[in-house]
This record gives sequence, C-alpha cells and structure tokens, in this order.
Amino acid sequence: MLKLSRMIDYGVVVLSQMAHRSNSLMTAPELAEVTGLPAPMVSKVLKTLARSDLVVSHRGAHGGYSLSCGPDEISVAAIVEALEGPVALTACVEASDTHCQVESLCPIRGGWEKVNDAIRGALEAVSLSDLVYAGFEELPPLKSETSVEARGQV
Amino acid sequence: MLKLSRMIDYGVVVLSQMAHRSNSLMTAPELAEVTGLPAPMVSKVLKTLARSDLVVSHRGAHGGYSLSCGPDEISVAAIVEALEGPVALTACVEASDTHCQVESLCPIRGGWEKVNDAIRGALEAVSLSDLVYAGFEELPPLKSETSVEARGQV
DNA sequence: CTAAACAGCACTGATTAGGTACAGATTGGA
DNA sequence: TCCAATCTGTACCTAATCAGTGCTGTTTAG
Repeated sequence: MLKLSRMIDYGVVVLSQMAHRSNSLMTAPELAEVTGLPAPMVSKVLKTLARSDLVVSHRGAHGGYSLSCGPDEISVAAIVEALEGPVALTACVEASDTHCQVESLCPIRGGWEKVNDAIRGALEAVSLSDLVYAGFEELPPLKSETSVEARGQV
Repeated sequence: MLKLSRMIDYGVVVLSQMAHRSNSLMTAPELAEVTGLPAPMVSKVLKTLARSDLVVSHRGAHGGYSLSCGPDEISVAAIVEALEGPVALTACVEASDTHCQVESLCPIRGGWEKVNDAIRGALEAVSLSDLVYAGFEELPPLKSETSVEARGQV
C-alpha cells in the first residue's frame, strides 16, 4: 500500500495551513487548533521541520513558527526527508556496500536506485503549493479562528 | 524514509531471479535457495504474486512457478500492488469521502491524489527488466545451482 | 522576574509486519 | 491405485515500529 507515516501526513497538513495564511507567525497550539490535529503531535512535527529549516522557529514569548520560504519552493520530497530521513526504499540500498552477501549473484544490484530515483523525482516534482491552491482561496493571516473539534480521519 | 516492506523486496528479488533465467519453471524451494531468502517467505510471496497473475503456478509433482509474461511487461507498480494493494499514500485518501470531518477547512483536500499519481507513475515507469539487465548476463535455465548460505542484508 | 513559547528527550501502549506451522488440494509417475 | 512433490490457505506468534504523551530545560518579550 505504500502508506506514508502519520508524521508526514501531519507535516503536510500543518505546512499547508501555514502556506494558506500568507506567512504569518503561528504558534504550535494555534496550528493544532486550526488543523484539528493533536497538539503534542503538531508541536513535535514543527520541531522536526524546524531542524530541517523548512520552517523557522521564533522562541520566547510571542514566538511561533513561520514558513522559511514560499510554498512553491517546498517539495513533498523535502517534507518527507525532513520527517523520515532520505528517501530510500530498501534496506538493500542502505547496507549494500557492506552486508549484502549475494551481491555478485543478485541480479538486481544497483537496480533499486532506479526505483528510488523515480520516487524521489516524483516527490520533488510536487510542491506544497501544488497541494494547497487547488481551488482554494487564501485566508487572512488569522487571529482567533473558529475552532475545529476533531480532524477525524487523517 | 519511505521504506517499502520486505514482502515487496523479496518479491522483486524473486521475480528478477526468474526473469534472469529465461522463463524456466522453478519451485519455491529452488528460488529460495538461489536467492538466499527464507523459504517460507519466498513461498508466501509467490502465492500472492500468483493470485495477481504476475506469475503462473503449476501445481502437483514437478510443478513450480514461472513468469506470466516478459520482464519488460512487469512494472514495479504492479509488483507493489500485488503484494500490498493499490498504491495510495494516505489514510486521508482512502476514507476521505466519509470520515474527514474538516474537509471543508483542509486546504489539501484532493491534493494527495497528486502525490499518489506521481508515485504511481514513477513506479509504473520502472519495469522488472530495467532492474535486472543492468550489466548482467543471462543465466542458463538452471539445474542445481551452487547454494548460497544467506542473503544477509535484504 | 515571569509567563509564553520552543527544544529535546525518554517513555509507554498499540498496531503491524515478519516469520512459522500446519492441514488441505492437485497432479505426475511408479 | 497410491505416493510423493507441489502449490493453497489460514491461523498464529513474536518482535519491531509507530503514534502519542510527559517532563524538564531554554529562550525571550514585557
């Protein structure tokens, strides 16, 4: 099924909310409320995204997070990479240098890289703005949104 | 990291071994030996692949499995689909019709489909033969291969 | 100085995946 | 006719991973 993890799902949702409101500074609790996602998770995701410079964090009182650049400059690949490490599909690829005992017999050998490249390419070709602005007008920079009880199904 | 499951890994390895030996009939134990993968797993994978008609099974004594068509006609997408169901990245997509409570607020909505399509397209573009015949000459149709102790790292 | 906000762990509970076992069903050959 | 070699299907267990939570520390505006 090739499901991606909930972290990534959350990350994309949160980022698109941020993109949706023209780069205003938003706190983790605010974003949690707006998206309807569990607050600790949103916080966790934002921390991770900040480490990869996809968002910039502003510490201290009246801090928060904002996008580090325009939503068209953020690819899905970058988000995935930030939250789960480099896009690589098989253990084979990670450890092939040292461990794969049957490398000389395995007819695939470097073949996995083709799959990896294909996937990475596909994910790099999709930007955050591609996901967001599909028939959806921009929202005002916020200030007390009507709350959402639950996002229900992720 | 977007790792794919070991089932798929096994599936691709097994299929490429089959492709590697021009369509000869091979039993599950033989393929397990040749690939160095655990025999019950190989058997399990082959059963599943047979259900999706990627390989054809021949039951009874002197039975075995063979590819249902040429390796250039089998895409990685087909293998993934056979072993893990349709390529769909998020729970959001599966259940969006009924469950997603904030669909009207969620700025992504149909956006995930773009990611799914991109991935599916990428996987469909890579065929089994792309993976196999990268500087690797074909083997004879087999008969008592030198055994491989362990494939070690998958 | 204090409160609001981010940073970084460390922990737990549940889900899932990897792997095994076993009881049928099917077929070729002795 | 019967046996042995194969595939078929399902049930089951263990171990790894993931989602989620909590807590302690750090930064900064006012």
